Amino acid sequence: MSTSALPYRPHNHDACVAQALADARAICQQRNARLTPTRERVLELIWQSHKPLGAYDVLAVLTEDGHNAAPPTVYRALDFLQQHGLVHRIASLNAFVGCTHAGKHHNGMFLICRSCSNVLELTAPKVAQAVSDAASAEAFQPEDVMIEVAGLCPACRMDAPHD
Amino acid sequence: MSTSALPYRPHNHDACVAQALADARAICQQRNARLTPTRERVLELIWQSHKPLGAYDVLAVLTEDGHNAAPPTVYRALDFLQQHGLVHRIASLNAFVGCTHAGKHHNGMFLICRSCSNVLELTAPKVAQAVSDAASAEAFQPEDVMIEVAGLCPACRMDAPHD
DNA sequence: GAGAATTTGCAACATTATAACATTTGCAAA
DNA sequence: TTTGCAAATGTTATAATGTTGCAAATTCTC
Repeated sequence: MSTSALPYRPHNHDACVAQALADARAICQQRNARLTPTRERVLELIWQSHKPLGAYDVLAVLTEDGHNAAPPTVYRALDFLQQHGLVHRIASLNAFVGCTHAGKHHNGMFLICRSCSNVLELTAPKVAQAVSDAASAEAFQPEDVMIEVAGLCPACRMDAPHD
Repeated sequence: MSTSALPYRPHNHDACVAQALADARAICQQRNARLTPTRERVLELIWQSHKPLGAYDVLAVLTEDGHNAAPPTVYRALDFLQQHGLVHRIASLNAFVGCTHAGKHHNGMFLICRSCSNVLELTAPKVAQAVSDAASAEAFQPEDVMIEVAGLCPACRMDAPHD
């Protein structure tokens, strides 16, 4: 159960999606959580690229599908997927990406390219430790850490005019 | 030009606000930016506590003031204040807090208490360094770093039933 | 199969944010 | 002084995002 995500390089994205869906099925089965058709479809849509997708973008596709969907349909599916660590919400974009470390309860760090919109999720132990230390120094008890870094990904850096 | 912010302890908050406004005036003068009455009033409102305030909360108070304000009035003022580093937007709350390190171009780290809503802004060099290193390792060029930590502040930790 | 719990459908609504364009204000050059 | 420009504000409308509440359907458990 592992997904190797290389959004910044060409990769076989179909395999990427297939893996994510397979992982999701396994995780849900293991937890007795029901990955219903709607939920699975939403997960698949979120995974269609490494660019975050808005709830209403998802909704639009479901509607195209012929699914008689309303906003709560989508938000409920997204809530479910988030609860089970299958997708992350990117607060700075009001949008969602597939989780590349599914199954582990972890707070990722997101590198968000402002040019191509691709997002890379990292787990950076040193960052986590430093954040934890900083919080401790203030006697603050962290529960949820969200780190979003906007900038330029390697590919877009090359394309950019100059620094 | 320094504001010592101790939101988690009792402090003379009037002085806190006065200092923030004085700093803001100085910064704007130095930059030839116009801290107009509306902008100053919005800044004052944001500073009325260390709890983030939503744009529509600000709007409501302006309306009470007798100011004939509409959403763009508030959002423009907030944009201005953000551009000059006088307030920060907390993405996870869609709300704004006064910046306790005004004048310096920095990306703060925010400790947000889920119980009392107070926010403490820190500058944690080790965190910044670790984030920068992690980004570099992916050849990513960071431009804007957002770190929001939700949890329990010292005071609310004590009040809480138990761990 | 009956009853309970979860999930979905559906309508309405709430909140947050922006677009577009007219008007006013502050300031400086002619 | 007045003319002209850029910045700031007013105004209306609308877009984008997210939620509530309840009824119907489905699935699970016994």
